[in-house]
Amino acid sequence: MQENARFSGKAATRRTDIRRENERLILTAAEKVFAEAGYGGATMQLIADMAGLPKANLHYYFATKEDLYRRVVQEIFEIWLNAAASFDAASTPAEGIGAYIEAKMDISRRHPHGSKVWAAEVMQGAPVIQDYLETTLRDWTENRARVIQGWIDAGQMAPVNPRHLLYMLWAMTQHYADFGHQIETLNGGAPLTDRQWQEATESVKTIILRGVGLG
Amino acid sequence: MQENARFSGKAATRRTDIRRENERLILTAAEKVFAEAGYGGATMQLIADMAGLPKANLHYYFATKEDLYRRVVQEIFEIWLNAAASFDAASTPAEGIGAYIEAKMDISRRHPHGSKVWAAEVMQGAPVIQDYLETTLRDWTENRARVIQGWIDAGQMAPVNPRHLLYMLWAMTQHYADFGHQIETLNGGAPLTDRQWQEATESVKTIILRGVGLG
DNA sequence: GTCTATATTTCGATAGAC
DNA sequence: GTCTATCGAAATATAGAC
Repeated sequence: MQENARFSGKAATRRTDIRRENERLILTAAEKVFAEAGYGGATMQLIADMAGLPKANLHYYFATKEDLYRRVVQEIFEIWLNAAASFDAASTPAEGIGAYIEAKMDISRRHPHGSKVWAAEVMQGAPVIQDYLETTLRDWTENRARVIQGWIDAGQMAPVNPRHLLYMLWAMTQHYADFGHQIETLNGGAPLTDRQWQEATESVKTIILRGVGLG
Repeated sequence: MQENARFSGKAATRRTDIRRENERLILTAAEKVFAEAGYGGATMQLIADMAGLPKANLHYYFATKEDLYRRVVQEIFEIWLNAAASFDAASTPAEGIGAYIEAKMDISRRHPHGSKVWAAEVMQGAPVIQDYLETTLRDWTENRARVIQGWIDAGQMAPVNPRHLLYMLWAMTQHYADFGHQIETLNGGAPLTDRQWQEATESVKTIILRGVGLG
């Protein structure tokens, strides 16, 4: 039976599906627990309970707590990298920066846990993903800084330091995820509504675009 | 001898000094360890080693790990509240917002550990300082939002949502502390120099002030 | 006030039956 | 692939001599 399964496309697919589904279940739970408790405060037991699986199963799919954590951090990083498309596809600085703000704000709303895990990882000195900072993120940043500098040189926007502009964009958009609890408290204890998220996005866009001479 | 010390002003002072000095030693070490490892990742042993004291002494001065942590969070919060003076003392919006940015950027540089501890606390849902958010911070925010709205109503600056402007100011200034490691990595692995901190502050001021119609 | 030794709990990880 | 039982390490906190 097991031998047959090895050569059965259907069984192999089912086995693969189980693995993928359980990994997804665990990763989703882990993202939430790591965000809410930090790496040190998170326990495999908590993650297992939230995923609805015995703790031992987590170790079956992810050898160690750190392996599981690394996967969670990688996922949010890739999501952010993909948001660069909004930036690159633009023909004008107003369009590019505006679309990037919208994309990043949308990610903050849809993936607040991942954003927090990344923030905590960086705040602690990026012990696990330092290599990403030095390779992928560094390249990404230099390329976009060059694009912005090109816009400035062409007289399409005010002369600002491209790197600091990028830092400001990251800071503001991710703030709505990372400090979402504080914002919610200051909002009377209620999460931002659709309307309020739109207003937040518009506020950031308005101030930044006018701030770089595109208002 | 001990009985005499109780009634000796000099001995009482010395005893108080020892307490204050040791508490300061422990709080400084704790701020750093909590920032670099998170609450869950921090250990009393690590803090004790960094403070140069036996672990048991920490429990003599601070009953529990959480008590020690709470004190660390309170300190950065008070430092930020004091930065409001820059805001309130101003007679024009450009002066007030500009001075507030400078004050907050200066705090980010001088107290990066405290800023990170606060950020981690808020990201985890403010389990320890939720009451501060609901009382002191809420009052603080409403008062400053009213001041900003007053400037807008008087036609002294562009009409922007005062709350989102405050969030943006917090996000950008604290980003230089909380994501300092990322910025350092993107800076070629070197911490920002005096000159670069000044450039960062000017970038934030320039974009924000122009962004609210004060450029 | 200081410090060593230790009690108690809890965690990450694994063994082994099913 | 799943799950119970458990090991060994490490954590908070305290007891008690000095």
